[in-house]
Amino acid sequence: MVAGRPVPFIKDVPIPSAMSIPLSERVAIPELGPDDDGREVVVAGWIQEVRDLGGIAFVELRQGTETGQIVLPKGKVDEDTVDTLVEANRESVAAIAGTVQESDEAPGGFEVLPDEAELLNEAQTPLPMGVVDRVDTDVDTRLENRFLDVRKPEVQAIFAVRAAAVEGGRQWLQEEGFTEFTSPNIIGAASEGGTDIFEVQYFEETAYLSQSPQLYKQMMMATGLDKVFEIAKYFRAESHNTRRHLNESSAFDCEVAFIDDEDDVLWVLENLVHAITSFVDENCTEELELLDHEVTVPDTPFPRVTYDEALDWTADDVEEEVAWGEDLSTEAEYALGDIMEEKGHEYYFITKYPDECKPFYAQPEGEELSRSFDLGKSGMEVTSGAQRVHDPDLLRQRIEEMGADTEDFEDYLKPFTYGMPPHGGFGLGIERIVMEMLDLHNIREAVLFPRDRDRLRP
RNA sequence: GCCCUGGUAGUGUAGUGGCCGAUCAUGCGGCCCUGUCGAGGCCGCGACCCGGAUUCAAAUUCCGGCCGGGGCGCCA
Repeated sequence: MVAGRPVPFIKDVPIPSAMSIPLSERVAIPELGPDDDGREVVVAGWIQEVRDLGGIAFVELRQGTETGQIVLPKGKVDEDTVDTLVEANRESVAAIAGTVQESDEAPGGFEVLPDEAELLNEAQTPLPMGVVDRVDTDVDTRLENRFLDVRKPEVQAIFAVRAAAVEGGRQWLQEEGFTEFTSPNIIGAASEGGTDIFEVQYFEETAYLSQSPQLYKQMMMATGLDKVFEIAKYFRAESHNTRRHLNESSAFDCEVAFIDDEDDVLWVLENLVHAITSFVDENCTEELELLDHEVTVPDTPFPRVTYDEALDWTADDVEEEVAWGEDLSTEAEYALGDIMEEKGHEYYFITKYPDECKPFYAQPEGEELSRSFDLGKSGMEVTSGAQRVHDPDLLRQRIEEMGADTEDFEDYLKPFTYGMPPHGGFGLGIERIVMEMLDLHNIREAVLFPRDRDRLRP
C-alpha cells in the first residue's frame, strides 16, 4: 500500500465484524414493557451493576437515563453467557440478544432472559469515579472524568435542559423574525475595552479571541438585517475564581434596529426569557423530575427597577454602600435579588445606569445616565444590554474620552458613517440562566467542559 | 489583580505533635447464597500532593512549589 493513500472502498466486501449480535436491531429499554412478553430483542448498553445471588444473577443494563434488568438463572442460561455478564467490570458495554419476560418481581414489570451476550468494550478497573456509587464526587473529579459523570441521569438532565433552553430561545427569536448569524471569534484588534482578552498567534500577527460579538452585531444593524442574533462564545481572560464565572462562556447575543429607546430591547429580552423558561418547563418534565426542581415561568413584563431605586432600596442591607456612579456591588446585587424575591419577582430589570459605569457604545441619556440595563435573576446578573450610540461623532468622542485611539476602531466606525439606524441589544448568558433555572451551585455544572482559571482540559 | 481556604486508599471522608504499622463509608478481590432492585453475610486489598525546615518525635507546625475550592474586584 502506498503511504498516505486512503484504502479504497471495495464494494460487496463487508467490513469484518466481531459482532454476532446485530446492534442495528437494538431496542430502547424505555420502549419495552410487560406487554412485550415473549418478544425476541437485542438490548445493549452499560453494565451498571451486577447482583450475583448464587443460583441466579441480575444485571442492571443502562441505556441513557434508563435501566433494564437482565435475568440470569444459572443452569437455564448458557454458562458462557452468564460468565460474560457476571464477570464484566461495571460500566463495560455489552450487547444481549434474548427474550422479554413479564415478571412481577422485576423493576418495570419485565426482564430480559438472554440467549447470547457479548462484551463490546470492557471497562478497566478501578473506575476514576463511580457512576452509581453511594458516595458523592467532587465537582473537580467529575469534570476530570466528564464522560463518566454524564452517564449519571441527573447530569444528563442538566444538558438536556440546556439544549432545550437554547432550542426554545432560538425558536422564539426565529418566529420574531431574527436572523441568526455568526461572527468571528478570532479578531484583529482588542477593540471593545474593559475586560482582558486572550492573545493568539495568527500567522505573523497577534490576534485576539473575541470577548463578545458586540461590534459585529452592531455592524449588522447597518445592513437591513434589522434583527439579528448569535449563539455566541465569549472569551475573557479575567483570572477570577468564583462559582459564577467562566473564561469561555456562551450567550444569546441579540441586536435590534429602529428602536425608540432601550425599552424596545427590554421587550425582546423579557419575552425571550419567557420563551426559554416555558419551553424548558413544557419539554423537560422528566429531566426536571430527575433534578427534583421546578422551573418558574415568569410573567411579562418584568419589573423595571432604576439604578437609583436599586441603590436606595438596598442601602440599609449592605455593609459597604455603593457610591453613585459605581456599578452595583455583588452584595448589593444579592440584596436586590432578595428584595425582588419578596415582591414575588425572580426576574427584574435594573435600568438607567450611570453613564460612567457603562461602555462607550452605550447611549447616554441626559447628563449622567445611560440607556443601559441589566437583567437580574435572584441576585445574579444574567444579561446586560443597552441602546447603543449610533451617531458617529458622539461615538468618536466617547472612544477618545475612554483614552483609546479612534484609529483602532475604524473598521467598527465605518458603518456608522454610511447610514446607521438607532439600535440596541443585549447578551444573555446561557450558563448563567441554566444555572439559575436549575439552581446549580457552580456554573461549571452548566457547561460540559468548562474553561476556568486553572482548567484547560479535558 | 487582591484576600480566604483546602490537598489522607479508585471515590468521599475522620484524624490539629507521640494513643496512627491512620477512621468510616463506598469501591475492588475472594468465598457463601435461586428473586435481587442502596441485596445480604464472611474474609481480604488499598492512602497521608511534592521538596525543604523545626522537633527526641510530623498526616498534624513552618517555608517554597504544584493542584483544588471560594470571596472581592470585574463581568454573562
